[in-house]
Amino acid sequence: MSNTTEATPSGNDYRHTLNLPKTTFDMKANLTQREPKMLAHWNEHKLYERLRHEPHPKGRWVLHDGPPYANGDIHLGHLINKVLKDIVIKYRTMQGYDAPFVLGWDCHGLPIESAVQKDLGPKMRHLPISEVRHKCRDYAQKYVKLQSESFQRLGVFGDFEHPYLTIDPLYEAGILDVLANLRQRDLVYRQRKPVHWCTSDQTALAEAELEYADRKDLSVYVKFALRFTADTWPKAWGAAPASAHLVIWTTTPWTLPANRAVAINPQHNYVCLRSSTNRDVLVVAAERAGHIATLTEPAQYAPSDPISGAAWLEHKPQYEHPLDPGRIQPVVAADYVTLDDGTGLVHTAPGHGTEDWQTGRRYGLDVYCPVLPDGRYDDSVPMFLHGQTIWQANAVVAEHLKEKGLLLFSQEFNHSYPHCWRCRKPVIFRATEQWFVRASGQSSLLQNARKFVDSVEWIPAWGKNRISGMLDTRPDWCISRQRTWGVPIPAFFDTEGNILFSTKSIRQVAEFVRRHGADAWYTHTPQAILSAETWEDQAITPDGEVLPHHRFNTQDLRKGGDILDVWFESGASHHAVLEGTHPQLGYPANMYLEGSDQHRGWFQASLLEAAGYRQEPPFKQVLTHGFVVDGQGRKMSKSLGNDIKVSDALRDFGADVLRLWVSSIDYQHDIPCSKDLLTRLGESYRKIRNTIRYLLGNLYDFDPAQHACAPEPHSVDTWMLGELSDLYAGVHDAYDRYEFHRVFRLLHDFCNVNVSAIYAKAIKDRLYCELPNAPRRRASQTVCHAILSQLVQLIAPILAFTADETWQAMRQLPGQATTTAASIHEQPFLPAPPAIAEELRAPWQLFMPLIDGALKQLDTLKRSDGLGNPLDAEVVVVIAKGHPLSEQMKFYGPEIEDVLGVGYHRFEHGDLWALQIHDVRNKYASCARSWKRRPDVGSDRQYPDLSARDAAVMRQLGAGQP
RNA sequence: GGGCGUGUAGCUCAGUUGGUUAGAGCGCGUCACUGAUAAUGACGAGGUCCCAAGUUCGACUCUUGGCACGCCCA
Repeated sequence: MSNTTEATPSGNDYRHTLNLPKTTFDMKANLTQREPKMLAHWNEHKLYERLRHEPHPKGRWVLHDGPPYANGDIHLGHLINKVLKDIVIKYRTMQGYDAPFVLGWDCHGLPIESAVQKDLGPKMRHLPISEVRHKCRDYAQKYVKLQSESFQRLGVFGDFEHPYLTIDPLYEAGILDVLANLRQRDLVYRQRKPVHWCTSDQTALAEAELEYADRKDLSVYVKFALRFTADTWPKAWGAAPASAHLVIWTTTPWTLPANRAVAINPQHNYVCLRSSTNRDVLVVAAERAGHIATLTEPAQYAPSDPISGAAWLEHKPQYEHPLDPGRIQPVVAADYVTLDDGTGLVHTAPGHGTEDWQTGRRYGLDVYCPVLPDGRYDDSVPMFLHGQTIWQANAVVAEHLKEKGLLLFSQEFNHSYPHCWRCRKPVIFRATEQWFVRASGQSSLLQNARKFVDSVEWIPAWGKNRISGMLDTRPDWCISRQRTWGVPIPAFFDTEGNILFSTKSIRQVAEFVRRHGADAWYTHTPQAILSAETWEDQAITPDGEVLPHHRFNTQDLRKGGDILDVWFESGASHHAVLEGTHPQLGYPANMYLEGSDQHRGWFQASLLEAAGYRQEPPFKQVLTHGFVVDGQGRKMSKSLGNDIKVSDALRDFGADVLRLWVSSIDYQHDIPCSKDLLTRLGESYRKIRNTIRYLLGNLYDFDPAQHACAPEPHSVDTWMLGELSDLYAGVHDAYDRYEFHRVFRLLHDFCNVNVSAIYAKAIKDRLYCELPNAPRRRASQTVCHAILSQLVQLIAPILAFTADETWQAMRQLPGQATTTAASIHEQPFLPAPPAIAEELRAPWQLFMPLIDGALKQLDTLKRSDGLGNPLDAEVVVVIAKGHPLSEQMKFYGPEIEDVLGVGYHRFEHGDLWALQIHDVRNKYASCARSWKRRPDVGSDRQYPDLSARDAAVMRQLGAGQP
């Protein structure tokens, strides 16, 4: 008895005779700790630099980074954008391209200036501009550093040592180069335009500096005397009356002195209202007639037949200015005139409103703005308003109109009104001189831009539609700002108001800025900047005329105070960076990749600026992504309280899980994010990680050079290679189309289904129980190695850290440390795995559905018979009579047995293919080593508790055979 | 209000030129294994394909009109 025990060790004692997996690759990812170590490893080996110096058989491929604004921590939007870019960069790199990535930051502009202003408080007024600019620079640089660190933490590869900054003198000069080129082609001009203006701080304000608050204003219905003859009086309105008035409605009576037109909508109908009690006739929109009647006395007015605005305009109606008797002004068309409120006739003051100004431009109206910076009228207004502030004027104007009988109705009116965010006082619209780029209508620049749009590949394709629509309707581009923190518009003014702003002078300033930086504009005299006593050049007169030859005395010149729109700055990067600060990148870029809001922003600015002087667009492909929304599809915002902080997400999940999240979602639309979603992505990550771990664990004694062997053609290994070949093709195709969510899905499902649920399960027996050197085992290891080698590369652009961790672990395997590469990211993609012949794939296409059915039978047995372990069952393979595969079934039988994970298989013949599962706990004994129940258990005298295979293995192990 | 998009299981996504009973993975539930073990496997339950009309023998798919959400603009 004791002999028997020794000779036939029972139970777990055979455990030590098995080839169980071994690996140091932890199941637990611990990304928060592990990733920073990997970053240190990359830095130590100067990975980014190494990548630049390695051979690039496919040439250069440049993704040009759009500059985020250097303000605040990064948010999920930044994260998505940079990770998507990084996936592209890493993929292109592994494909064999030189794909350098130079990060950029937008460092000028209002938000920074405002933040500094807030910080400095009232004392800012007393600081010289250069001092304020210095603080702005510090502020920007602080956030460049902060954001740069965050991007690095995400695993982004790039030249973090040499980013491009819009405050780099070289960049600033590049901006002015572009401006000079546009000026050369006569695409820049100066004109008056209304801007938001704070009369208290006496400064222009940008949209971002406004706060909306309720305000009570006097709203007035004013009568403008219509000038007409019998010929110009529309017939639809009946006989021409003695007198008639247009009725307009406004909540800013103080703008009435600046009235230059009345706008109507050609689409709407207009009527005249005849009074029953006097001869007064009022003209209003038909739909507003009822409303107007209620303001006066209900029964007093009766409407005429309507006439369309378009038809009325054919009569060229005119009226007399209500505050400037004798001044005759036109009625004009404007499609923004609605019938929601008012009278359907809109008081138009081009000096005091954007739409009014646009209408004014169309009709050549005077941009008249009689309001001084402090909010008082100048002396061009009627005497009774001289020196009044506009806020006082509301009541005064109304009173005046009432006296003249031109005030139909007035009342207090509550509405939302913009206020200055700093002093909380209400703001006004006030026309000031502005610089523009001709980018609308028939301008050569716009026509060229339209051609560019056609020659660029827009991903997704509707981006083309979107930007085309925007170009079609865009106005000229106002590029000037009355602010401090930016690149100056290098215009000089002489004492007569003549302007020096020529290609030559701009280029001169560009050179000056290239040497000294834009800050020096504020600390040097025009004489020093132009480096000349006199300057002969083109001049723009105060009336906008051009004098071809004018002699400026530089001592008498004054520098203009305007700076450039920051969009103009970033829009110049194709020149300022690609051929300026980083000429190794070259023009044009292969790709721009930004959020879809940049159709209005950076894409358009870049396109327009390039279109002004080039024949080739700045990019070949434009890829856009959507915006982060929460689990319910609502936008993320702090105020809604549904925002997720990048730092929190990094701490809780690690960069690779966040990168996996970015890859998993179809970024063309909204990009949902929630803790819940990230948790689930963390689980997907673990699945991929564990699949890798299983593969690694089973390769601990496998040296490809010594042990690799081709799998049997009928084996599940061959099936697996077929799947791997499909995966390779599918994943590469998805990467090429930038469809990363398809990459994710393919890889994820491959790990989950093909490897984990099917292949890994099927090969356990041969890996664990066969002799270490058994061909059947080595073949599966060969396939495991092939899977792992491909998987680690295919996943590398996404799971940047984990792929490298895997690769480092692979190098610890026998015979694997053959490369000097520091990282998986340096390894070009392996060639595609060989395709598997169709005749070897076809049988598995027959078996797999049968296997599915057999698994259901196993489950049924489990429930009805209490069958626990599939190894306690056998499969009966029913071979269809006369089927060509019948001959080969002796090869497929053991494979089907293992794919099902059952203990034994045998064959029967029948009419149709089938797999039948039987509980064999009472039929065969269980092998104490492999746990398979088989008829041959006990057939070996030396090992009566083992199956024949295991007994043979034991004997050879005992004989010292590997 | 306008432009560009989107809407299919709890989630992320497939769904060919319109054609059987709309799919996958995850998650969830139940069970099994305990030699991938804080792992793994199996089975199962989940759908008014945003809504309403229309075209058609037949609509997730085409048309029109709504609704909701996102970006941009007014």
